[in-house]
Amino acid sequence: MVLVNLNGREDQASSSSMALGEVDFFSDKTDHIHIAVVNKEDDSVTPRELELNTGLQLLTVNPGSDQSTEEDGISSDRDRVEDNKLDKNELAELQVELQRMNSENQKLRGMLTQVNNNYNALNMQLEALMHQQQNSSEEKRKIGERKSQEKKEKNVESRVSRQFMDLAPAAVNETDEPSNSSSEERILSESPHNNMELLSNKRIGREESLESDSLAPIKVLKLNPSKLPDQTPETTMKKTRVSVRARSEAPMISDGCQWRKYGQKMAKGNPCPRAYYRCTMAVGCPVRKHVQRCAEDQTILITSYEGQHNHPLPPAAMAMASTTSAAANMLLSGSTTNTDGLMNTISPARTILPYSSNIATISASASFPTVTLDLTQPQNSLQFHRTSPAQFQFPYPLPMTQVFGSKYSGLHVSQDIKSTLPSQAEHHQSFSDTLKVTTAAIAADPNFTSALAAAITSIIGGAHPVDSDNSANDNSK
DNA sequence: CGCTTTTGACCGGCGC
DNA sequence: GCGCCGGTCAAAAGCG
Repeated sequence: MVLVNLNGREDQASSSSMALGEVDFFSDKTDHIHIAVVNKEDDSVTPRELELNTGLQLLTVNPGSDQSTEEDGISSDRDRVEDNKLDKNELAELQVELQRMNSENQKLRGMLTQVNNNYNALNMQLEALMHQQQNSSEEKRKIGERKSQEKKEKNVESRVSRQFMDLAPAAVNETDEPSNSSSEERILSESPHNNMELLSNKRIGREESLESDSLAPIKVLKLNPSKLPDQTPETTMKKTRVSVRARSEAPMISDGCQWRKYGQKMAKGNPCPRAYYRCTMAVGCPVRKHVQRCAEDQTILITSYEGQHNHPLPPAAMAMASTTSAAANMLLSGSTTNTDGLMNTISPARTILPYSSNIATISASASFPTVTLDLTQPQNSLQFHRTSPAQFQFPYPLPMTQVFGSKYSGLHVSQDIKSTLPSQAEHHQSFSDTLKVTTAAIAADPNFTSALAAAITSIIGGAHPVDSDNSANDNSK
């Protein structure tokens, strides 16, 4: 049902669904009146709406309409009492039904929002792929040029980082310059790719199985039946990661999910071990993450996410899931878009969103495209930078971040603080702050503005069923 | 006792 | 083909 309305407006879906409900309970004459009332409802049941329904009910009970008053006067007292009882009963029933339909309306709206998000994301992927095909030859040439540029830049970076390391003994251990940049890039690129799926999973519970690993790719394939076999969405999705860099003394940042450590390894070029975790909030959840401290600055914690949750997420987890999801979406769109397209879409951001807040790095290596959300930087300009095929920088705006963070992460922070030690609360606070900025930055990506804006709107709106559930969870906690 | 963490072994991908 | 490396597995140990 929801999929049918995928391209429609929320209002249409809401009114149509409600209209269907009305048909079951009212006669022909009252139907359109009820629909009109329902259209006004939108978000909540107001006393005025109840009054309207009461009148309608009376009409239903007494089809004679205008004559009903006269008939009441003529009828016996017993009939009048019975009528009143009936009215009250039906009124109560209607109120209950109205509430039920209202909640259903909200659920449907949330589902629709989620579906729209997915649809927009897939649409962008499709467009990107088509565009990529058209300009593949040109892109190859540009990639070659970029690689040469990157080499030059890496040489410069190596010199700079060596100087930095000389100045910062604490960050030692890694003395090899070239490996510095390359290793960091590798580390940064270890993150989650499910974000998009995380968002979808959560809200679209009804797409259910769609959210399992194989589904997203399947959907894309359906949309792109003629796509290249060697660059299938499945491949892209599996390889895409999102990593978050944040300053934290704690061994692991709290992202709202439950994790079980299943391995630890020493990564080359980093004195600190890398810990591997899998999500244990639900049996069989494929989401994994690994945590490692930055070799250059061990106060920086690099957390990488991979996979998609197959279960509902708590609010705190939702924040991270939304962030990483948006980042992954952005990466996917960027990775499937040729350089020109990417640049074109980015340019508007610079003009429309002149503010900058943080740094996000897109590391689109051949096999592991990743988005790195750098939450360690002060209020710098946000840089998006593609290490392999393309490289670009542009500022990102704060507004979206602030809007998103104001309500959402506020909730997240307070919740975490309640449930954690004071010292840990500090970390959560900083993490939440950085999360705000990151989310805002991601939202600024023109490629995903519409999809993410819808997601953020649904989150901030608080009318979403998932949000309601989350609120309940907050209280329970 | 059950769950989590630790840790060495194993496997697959990738580069030389 | 071989070795390196990242990632995962699974038995053992630890912990409440």
